[in-house]
Amino acid sequence: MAIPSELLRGSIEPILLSLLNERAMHGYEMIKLVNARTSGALEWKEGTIYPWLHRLEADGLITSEWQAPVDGRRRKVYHLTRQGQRQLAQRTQEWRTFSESVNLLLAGPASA
Amino acid sequence: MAIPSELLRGSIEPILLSLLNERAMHGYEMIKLVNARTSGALEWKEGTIYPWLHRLEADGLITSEWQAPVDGRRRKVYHLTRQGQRQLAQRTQEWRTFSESVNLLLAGPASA
DNA sequence: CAATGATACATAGCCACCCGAGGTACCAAC
DNA sequence: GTTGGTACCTCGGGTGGCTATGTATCATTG
Repeated sequence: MAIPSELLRGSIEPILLSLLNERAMHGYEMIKLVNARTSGALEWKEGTIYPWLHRLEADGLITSEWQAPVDGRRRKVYHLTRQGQRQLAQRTQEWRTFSESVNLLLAGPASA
Repeated sequence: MAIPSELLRGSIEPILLSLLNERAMHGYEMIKLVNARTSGALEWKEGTIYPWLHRLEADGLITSEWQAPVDGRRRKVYHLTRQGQRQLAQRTQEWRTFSESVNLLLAGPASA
């Protein structure tokens, strides 16, 4: 099932931060990882993620460094900053509040 | 806590359809109801919802009729169509798939 | 060895859409 | 008579996801 792109908005940032909270990664790796872990439900596009990574770096939430080319492939590896960790906590909480609200509304008046 | 507006995207349509699946309502009523049920977590704006209702009506998912004015207040009451019910089922399933995917990713590799 | 496809980065432009601001109209309260 | 609630509506700006395109390297396949 394809998820409407509108739903993706707002979820990208916390997911990116969460992945980098696990360990340092490069962009393409995150795209493939999200795709794999969700069995293709979330199909991230390069044109979406790379600008996001640049934005997060500009905001000081992540840092990057070019890795020495492996097999002729250059990779930019991203790390989560302390500020990024704080942001992750906040975004995660926002996501919980949001998703619980939507679940409540979709469940109907019985739960309200 | 204010939910970033980006998160709202994609959730509005299933919520509108779900509310109208409960019972017929008018637009302003839905705005206040969502606000109340989520304790203000989802703060719907008129500039967002009215265009959505017009879109859904144009797509045949809902119908509308002007109610006889009560206390000088005119209300446009919306009903869910059969097509709207089908759309609601699909959008709800999409939401579940999406939210479970995000939860999985935010939980980290232990669940993957 | 040419073409395809995966890896890995990047950006420009299109288009969808949320929201602030503004507008109309009626009523109650102070 | 001004404020604030109800109840509808629309325009314009800004944000941002996605398609398309580009560069470069490597493995695979015909």
